[in-house]
Amino acid sequence: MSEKGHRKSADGRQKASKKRANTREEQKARTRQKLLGAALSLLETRSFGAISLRELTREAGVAPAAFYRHFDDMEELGLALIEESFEALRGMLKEARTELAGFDQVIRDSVEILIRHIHENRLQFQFIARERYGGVAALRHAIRTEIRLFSSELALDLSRFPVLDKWSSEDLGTYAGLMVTNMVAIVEAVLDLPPGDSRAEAEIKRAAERQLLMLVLGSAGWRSQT
Amino acid sequence: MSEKGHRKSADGRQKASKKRANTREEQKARTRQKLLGAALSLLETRSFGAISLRELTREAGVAPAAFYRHFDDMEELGLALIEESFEALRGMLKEARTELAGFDQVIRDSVEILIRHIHENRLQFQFIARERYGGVAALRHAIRTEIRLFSSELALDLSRFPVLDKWSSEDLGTYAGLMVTNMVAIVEAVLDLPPGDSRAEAEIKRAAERQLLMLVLGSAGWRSQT
DNA sequence: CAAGCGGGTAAACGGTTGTTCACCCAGAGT
DNA sequence: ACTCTGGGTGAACAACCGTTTACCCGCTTG
Repeated sequence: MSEKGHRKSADGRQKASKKRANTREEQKARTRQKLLGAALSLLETRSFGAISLRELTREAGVAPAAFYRHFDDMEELGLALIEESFEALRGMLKEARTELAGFDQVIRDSVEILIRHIHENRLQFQFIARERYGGVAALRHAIRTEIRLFSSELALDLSRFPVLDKWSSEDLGTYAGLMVTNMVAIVEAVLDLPPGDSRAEAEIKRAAERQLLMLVLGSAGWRSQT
Repeated sequence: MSEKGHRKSADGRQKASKKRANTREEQKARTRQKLLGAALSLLETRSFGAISLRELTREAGVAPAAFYRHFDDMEELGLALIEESFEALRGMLKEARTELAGFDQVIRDSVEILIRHIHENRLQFQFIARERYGGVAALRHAIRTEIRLFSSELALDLSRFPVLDKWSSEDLGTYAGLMVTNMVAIVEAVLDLPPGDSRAEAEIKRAAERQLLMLVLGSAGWRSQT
């Protein structure tokens, strides 16, 4: 309907009924996204290894055979999902990169940002948490290397703080590992909550801040005692 | 085991071919254990939600229908497995309950004991780690409450240490939570290793000791600043 | 404007799944 | 010695699985 073809004059946008912009690759990208989205929403209740291909395509509203136009394999889709999810996570790290304020302010802000991002990307976080030690080996490994990357980025950030800037890089790595471990634990605690319960969430937030503060205070007492 | 009932003459043991002691309930317990064992070994590669009942009975060497003589449901078997696994874990906590030595000695011993127990009960630990945030809700919840229990037991133990004995119980709880979180992280790191790699394991051990030490030093700087 | 390529479909395949059924037979109870 | 009981079996069920096939049709390209 409406215009189409090679126009020359201004514009050219033809936003038909529901699915606009029917160039070939756009259409393909759209159903690919439908598949990934369907996977994410199924992962809310099952783990990845327990999802069947047919169930997935049913949820996505496509024929089972269509799947093979996009992925060879469920595993391949899983890897794509990991990539996509960590993309969102990187956005968070960028925002959290902070100017050097006081310790407790930094902690408060970090926890705030973390929790907000969890809510905005709940399904992705849940997927990663669930598959981190889940049954599909390839996904486990992919996630592990992503987290390692994350951790070393954090170590770099930490090195700009006073006190910490004099630590050995091994100590910094150990410390960053601690922080990440406990951040992950916070994520998991938030995900466990029924999504509406802001009462319990405030409690987790408080506990998280206290825990991170304990960690920071620990750093003050640490003098590289090899 | 061995003797039973009101004996009269010496002995009476008839240990036929492979499966001895054929009282009714012993036999039942034995195949029940076969089912649980089969589940554990399948869980090495899949997550619980991805295991099929038939696959399980095949592994156990029983007919599919036999399953229903023991459990209504796969979920029920999963819960039994959790109970059994945490039983083993409690044994560890008992052993780890320590006399008050120096901090670093306590840490070294604890890590030692933890790692040994992981090796002795690898499958159980793996199962719990995998299902802690896995897809089956009932198992997740059961594991969570067990870990909470574990954590509060630890808090009680901690309260006997100097310095810590003056902390508020909330602070102790927070601290115990930290310890448990990081212990769990250690478990997961060890489980990730290829089982033979003692080189990498020593490294993890070292990192674990350093991390726990950081935590302890943090406690020194903590003065309940509500 | 014709040709054709590619993302989509429905149908069919053999294999596996969970669950039920009638049946068997060794240990328990009298 | 008798029957009863209950853990175990194999066969059968419909439902679902992953994958392949032949086909359709609209965007893309010449």
